[in-house]
Amino acid sequence: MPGPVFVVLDGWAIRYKILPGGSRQIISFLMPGDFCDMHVAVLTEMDHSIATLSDATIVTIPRHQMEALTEIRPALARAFWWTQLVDEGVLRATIVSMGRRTSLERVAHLLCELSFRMRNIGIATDDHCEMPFSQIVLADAVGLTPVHVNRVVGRLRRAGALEVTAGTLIVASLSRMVEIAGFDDNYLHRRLKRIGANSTGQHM
Amino acid sequence: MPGPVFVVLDGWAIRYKILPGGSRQIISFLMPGDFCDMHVAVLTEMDHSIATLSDATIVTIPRHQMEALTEIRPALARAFWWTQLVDEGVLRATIVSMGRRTSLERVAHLLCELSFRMRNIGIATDDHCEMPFSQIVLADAVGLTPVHVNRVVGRLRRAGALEVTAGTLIVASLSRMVEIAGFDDNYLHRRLKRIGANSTGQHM
DNA sequence: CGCACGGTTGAAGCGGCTCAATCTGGGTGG
DNA sequence: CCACCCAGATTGAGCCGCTTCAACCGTGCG
Repeated sequence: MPGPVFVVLDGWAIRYKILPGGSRQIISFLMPGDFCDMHVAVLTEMDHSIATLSDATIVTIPRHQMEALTEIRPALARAFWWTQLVDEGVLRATIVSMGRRTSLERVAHLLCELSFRMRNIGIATDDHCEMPFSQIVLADAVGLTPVHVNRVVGRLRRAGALEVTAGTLIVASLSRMVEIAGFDDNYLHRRLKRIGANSTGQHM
Repeated sequence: MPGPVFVVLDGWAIRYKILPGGSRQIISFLMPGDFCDMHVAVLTEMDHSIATLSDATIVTIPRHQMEALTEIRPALARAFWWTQLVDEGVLRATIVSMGRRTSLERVAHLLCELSFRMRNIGIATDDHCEMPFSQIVLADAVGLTPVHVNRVVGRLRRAGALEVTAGTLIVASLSRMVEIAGFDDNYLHRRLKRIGANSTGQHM
C-alpha cells in the first residue's frame, strides 16, 4: 500500500472534481482532525483532487508507520475503520440532499453538518460557527450558482440563522438552521457516540 | 462488531432513504456479487434502508465467520478494503453527477455506470445491458421526476442508445451512451484493475 | 490609483416540476 | 374467455425555481 496518510491539523481542505466544462463540484469538506487518507492514490489514478481553503497545516504519516501503529494498537485500526464508515455516511447524506432537497434546505443542511462537526471538535458553539470560505465555495458544494446561493444566503440571514462577511459565513443560530434544514444529526451522532465509545475500548 | 455481512447473489438491491415529505432518494445500486456490509448497523441506528428490486437471493455471512476468513486469508481482508474504497468512489461520482450534470448527462451517466458494472460481472455486453427496474426507480436515483425522466429516456431512445419496455430499461449502445454522458470509466476501471491484481496477491 | 475578487441585485430565459389526461400490458375475479 | 383494474409509460400545458447575463458596490492589494 503506497502513499502516506494525511491529517488536517489546522485550516480546512476540500475534495473536489473539475468537470470538462470547467465547473467544479466540491465533494466533501475536511476540517481539523479529519483524516485525508488518499485512499484513492492507493488504487490507480486519483479520480478527484484535494485542495486547502486558505492556509492550513497538514501532517503526513508514512504508510508503514501507520501500519505499525495499527498493529500495536488494534483499537486504532478500529477507530480508522469507523472513521471511514462515518465518512461514507456523510457522502450518502450529501447524495440525499442533492437529489431531494430544495436549495434552501440544501444550503442549510450543509451548514448544519459543518456546524455540528465543528462543535464536535470544539471550534464552534451553538451560536457561533465560523466557516472560512466564500459563497462561491458554498455554491460549488451544493451544486448551485453563486448568484442563487447568494439569494438563499440572504434568506437565511433574514431568518436570523446566518451572518455574512466577505470570505466567511457565520452560523449565528444553529437551532434555527436545524429547523430550516430539517436536519437530523443522527448520522453524525454516530460519529460521536461510537468513536467516543470506541476510544475507551468498550467494543470488540 | 455485531451484524452479519450480506452478499447479493442474484437480483438487484438498492440503498435508499425516504425523507419526511415522502420522497425517496436512491443512494446506490447493489447487483450480483456486491457486498452489502451493513456497516451502518455496526454503528448505531441505520440512517438509510436497503431493499431488493423484485426477487433476489441474498447470502448471509455471520460476522465471526467473516473475521475468521480474513484472518486466515489476509488477501481477503485487502479485497474487502478495496471494495469499500471503490464504493466510496462511486458515491463521490454520484455527488458530482447530481451537482453539476444536466438531466440528460446524469441519466446517461448512471446507466453507463450500471452497464459497466454489469459487463464486469458478465451479465451484459456492449450492446445489451438489461436493467430490471422502472423509470420511476431511475427517477428516484437521479433526483428527477418520473415525468421528466421519461422525456429524457425518450431522447436517449431516439438517439439509439436505449430501449424501453415496461419495467426494464435496455442500454442498446454503450458507446453512444458513454458519448452522451461524457462518461469516464476511470473510477470503475480501478475496481477491475486493482481488485483483479489484488486477487493475485501482488500488492502490499 | 486601479485592479481583482467577492458580494449584491435586477431582468429575462429555460429546464424541470406539477397537474392532468390517455394509453398500454399484465393480472384478477367472475 | 371476458370485463375490470392497476401500475408504469407517455404526452401536453402551465408554472416556478434556478440559471444566465449584466450591472454595480465595497474592499484588500500591488
